[in-house]
Amino acid sequence: MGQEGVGVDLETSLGYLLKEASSALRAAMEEVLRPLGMSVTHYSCLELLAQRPGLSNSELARGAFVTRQTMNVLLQALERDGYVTRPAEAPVGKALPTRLTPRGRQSLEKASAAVRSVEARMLAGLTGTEQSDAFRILQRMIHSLHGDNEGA
Amino acid sequence: MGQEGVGVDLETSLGYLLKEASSALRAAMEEVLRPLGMSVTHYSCLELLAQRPGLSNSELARGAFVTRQTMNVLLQALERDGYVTRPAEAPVGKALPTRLTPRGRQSLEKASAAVRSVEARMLAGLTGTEQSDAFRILQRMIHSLHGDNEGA
DNA sequence: TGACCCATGTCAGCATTCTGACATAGCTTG
DNA sequence: CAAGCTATGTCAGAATGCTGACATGGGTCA
Repeated sequence: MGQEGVGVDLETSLGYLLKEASSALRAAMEEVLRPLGMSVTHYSCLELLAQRPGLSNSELARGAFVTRQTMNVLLQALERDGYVTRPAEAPVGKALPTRLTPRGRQSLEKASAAVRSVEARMLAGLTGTEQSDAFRILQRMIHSLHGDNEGA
Repeated sequence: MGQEGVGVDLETSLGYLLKEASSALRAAMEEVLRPLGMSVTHYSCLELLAQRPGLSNSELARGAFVTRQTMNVLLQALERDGYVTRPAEAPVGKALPTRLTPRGRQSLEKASAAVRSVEARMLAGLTGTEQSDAFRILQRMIHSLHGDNEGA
C-alpha cells in the first residue's frame, strides 16, 4: 500500500517499540491460549494464584495490571466455573483469600506450558547477557515511570 | 497486606516485566493526556497522521495496534469533531487517505509535548548505550514473536 | 476475459475493562 | 475512646475494543 520510505520518526521511539513488543507478546499469548478457552487476564490470574496462594482480589488486580473491579468480575466467573474458591467470610478485614481448586490447577498446567513456549520463542536469539540487560533496563524504566526518581 | 517474601517466580519473567513496563508507560501517558481530553489511541492516531500524512484507516489501525474496526470508530469521531479529513470517495481502490486539519495539528502539539516528557522521564537514568541495547533487544523480541525465525 | 484471492471500509453485536460510588473493616492519632 | 484515613469488596453504568459478517475494489492467473 502506501508505505514507501516516508520519513518516519516513530521507528526511533523506545516508547513506541515497547508498545509494539507488548502488543506482539499479548497477541502471541492470546493465540496459544484461545484453543484452551482462556484469555490472557484469565491465565494471569491463575498463574498468580499458583505462585502466591491466598492472594486477595485487590492484590490479584495489581498483579495482573487491571482494576480491582475488573478482577472481581473475572474472579466471580472463575469461582462459578469451579477454578478457584473464596471463603464466604473474610478471616480478617475484608480481604477474601483466593485459592486454586484442583480443576483450576489442572487447567493452568496446559496454559502455563503454552505461555512458556511463547516466552521461549520471544527470547530465542537473545544471549544470556542480553536477557540480563533487558531485565535491568526494563526494571529501571518502570522505576522511573513510577516517579521514584525524586530529588536527584 | 499479605505480601511477605513468598517465593515468586513471576519476578524473573521477562514477559511479565515487559507487560509491567508497558502498563506503566500507558498509565503515565493516560495521566498526562487526560487533562487534554485525549486518550492514548486518540493521540497515537494523530501522531501517526502527522508523521505519515495520507494513511488509510487500516494502516492507522496497524500502526496503533488496534483492529481496523476500532480505528474506524475513532476516525469517524475525529472527523466529526474536525481533527481530520477524509475524501468522500477513494482516489484509488477503497482506501481513504486521511489528513490532519489545522485544528488536529494544533491539538496534537500539546499532546505530543506531554508524551515526549513522559518518554524522557522513562529514559532518565539510562545511558545512551543502554537505550541502544534496549532498542535492539526489543526489535529482536518482536521479530521472534512474529515467527520470522524459521528454518534454523 | 473470468474466476479467484486479498485488502479495505463499514455495520452490528458482544466482550472486556474502566470510572464512579457506596458500605465496611482495621489501623492510626488525638 | 472517637474521629479520620486507607484499603477492600461490590454494584451499576459507560466507554472502549474485538469478533463476525458483508460488499466492493484491484491484482493475479489460468
